[in-house]
Amino acid sequence: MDQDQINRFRNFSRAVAVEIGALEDSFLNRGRPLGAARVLNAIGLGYVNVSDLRKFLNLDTGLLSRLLRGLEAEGLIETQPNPSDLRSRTTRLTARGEAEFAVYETLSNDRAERILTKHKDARHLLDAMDTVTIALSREDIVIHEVDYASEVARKCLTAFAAELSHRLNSGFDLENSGDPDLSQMQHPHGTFVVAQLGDMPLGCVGIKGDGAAMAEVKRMWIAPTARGLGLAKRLMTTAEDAARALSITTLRLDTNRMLYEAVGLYHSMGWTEIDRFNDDPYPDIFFEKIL
Amino acid sequence: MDQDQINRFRNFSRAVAVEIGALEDSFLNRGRPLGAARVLNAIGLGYVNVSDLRKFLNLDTGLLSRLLRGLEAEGLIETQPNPSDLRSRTTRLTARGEAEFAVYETLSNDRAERILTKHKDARHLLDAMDTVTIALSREDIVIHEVDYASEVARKCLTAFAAELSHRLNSGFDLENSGDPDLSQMQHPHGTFVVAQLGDMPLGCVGIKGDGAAMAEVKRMWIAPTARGLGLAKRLMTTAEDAARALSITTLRLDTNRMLYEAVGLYHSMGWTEIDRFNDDPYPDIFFEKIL
DNA sequence: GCATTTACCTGACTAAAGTCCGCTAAATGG
DNA sequence: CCATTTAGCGGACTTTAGTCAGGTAAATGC
Repeated sequence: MDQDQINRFRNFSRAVAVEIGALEDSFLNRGRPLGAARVLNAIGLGYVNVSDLRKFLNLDTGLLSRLLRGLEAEGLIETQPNPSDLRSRTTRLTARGEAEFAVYETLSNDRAERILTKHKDARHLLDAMDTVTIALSREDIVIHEVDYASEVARKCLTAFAAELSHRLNSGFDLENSGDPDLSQMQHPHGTFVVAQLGDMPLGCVGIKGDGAAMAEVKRMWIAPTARGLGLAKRLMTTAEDAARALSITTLRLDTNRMLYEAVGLYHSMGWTEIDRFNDDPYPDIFFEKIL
Repeated sequence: MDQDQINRFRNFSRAVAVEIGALEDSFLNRGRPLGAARVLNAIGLGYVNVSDLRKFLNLDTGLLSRLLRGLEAEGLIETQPNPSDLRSRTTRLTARGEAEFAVYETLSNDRAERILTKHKDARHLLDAMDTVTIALSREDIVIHEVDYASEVARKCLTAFAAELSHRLNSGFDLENSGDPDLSQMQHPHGTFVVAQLGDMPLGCVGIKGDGAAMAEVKRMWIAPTARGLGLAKRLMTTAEDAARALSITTLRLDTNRMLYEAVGLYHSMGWTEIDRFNDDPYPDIFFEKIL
């Protein structure tokens, strides 16, 4: 592989390591060792069970136990047995603990803000950060069927509409584009599949059916920050599998040649180009696939 | 500031911290504590003076001294007094040290490659990484006059030509666009200013003069990964100052409306739009500024 | 119902990292 | 030329992080 590319990666790592080191130094200025600060922050972030903390922070039982005792002695946390399993314990921040956690949060937030506000337009930088985050966390990406009306589905659809509008140089409006009846993208007639990393929406695709053997693929979208990872293929595969499970035997879809990545994908996944089958204004190319 | 943006930044930091932690674990598998490994790597990277090492690694004199003795005992480095100042010392990797350094390099490179090769097209990811690197290292960006024929100048001009070609949807060719005589972009008649981070070219601008009071601004360019940082303004200011020092009293330039960021900048920096003053095919808007 | 597992704690220990102080020898600056 | 500064070394020390073994009490599984 190109050494120049590797060097760019490593310069990146170095720059971020410096930034992370600076944040940790600011944490140390609170007078508490990093280990204890990390535990406090993890509790503040919602890892309240001792076992969750251990897993999240990757700590030895003995070490974590001692760190917890230390935070207790400082009056920052309280622990109590878990009522549903008296062997395990849960932790809770005290008022003082909340306050101290808030200080660490402020340090982290200020650090982030310091960088972001130096940019005239932080969106470009944040997109770059998302791209990196997604690439480094690709193993944590989940692809699954969700309700069409769920929070993550709505986020996907909003982002999809915004991008179409931009790419097609027109005020594209999802609502005007034969917006499918919600019930047709839900079991038992259809489905809606999303890819997400945590609560970040990375992509989606819907299958719109009416009980017939033929159904339609709608709302295929991949976040620009998540491209190149093969997510579109995984989404489509999941959607096709779901369609088979719903006794659908033929899928078809319409799209626009401007979305050239999508067009390429359909060709590579065994779809065949067919004649126009609707009179929507936006699509200009049509595909079909026998499952 | 928008908490959602800050969260994106912090998710990014977390993802990278995990990756850095994994790399450090792989370093530890070499059986040497991280402190010693870091010193060895710093020496391999070219920090040969003990004082440079101390500054780069931010270490106490005693601690560094002991780490150096440890590496010496392992036969990985040799140290000798600096001939020009016998108080200070320089280090050198032995053959064994070079070999061990190479192993760490391989670990780092493999780690980078593992991520990059998972991308169908790593360029998008690398651009994102560059964007982040530049944003985090903005204080290290230097803006200065260089020789038009220098390595960094050539890199800038190549990137500039590639981008123009892409933005103007045409096979733009620098050589065909009234390429200025090199001597006219050098002292005493003109100059060439670049912005760079290490050896990464971030932007450039040239002043092309012939000894007259009027000179021309050419080759204004900012790397897409370096936008939003106000570099264009700093470049132009540096170039204008240099022009004044060369007894130039009027600057003019041509550009293309497609390069809307540049057009906006000229308007904001006191340039006034003037009539076409040449018949080059690419420019379609012309400016002038009295210094 | 009793052996086994699980969750957590405690104490003893080690290794790594970092701090502080005093020292030497060379360079520097009136 | 002599007091002062600078660069680095080494010893004594503390803190932090991490490991390991043994123990207790609750839950689990046949």
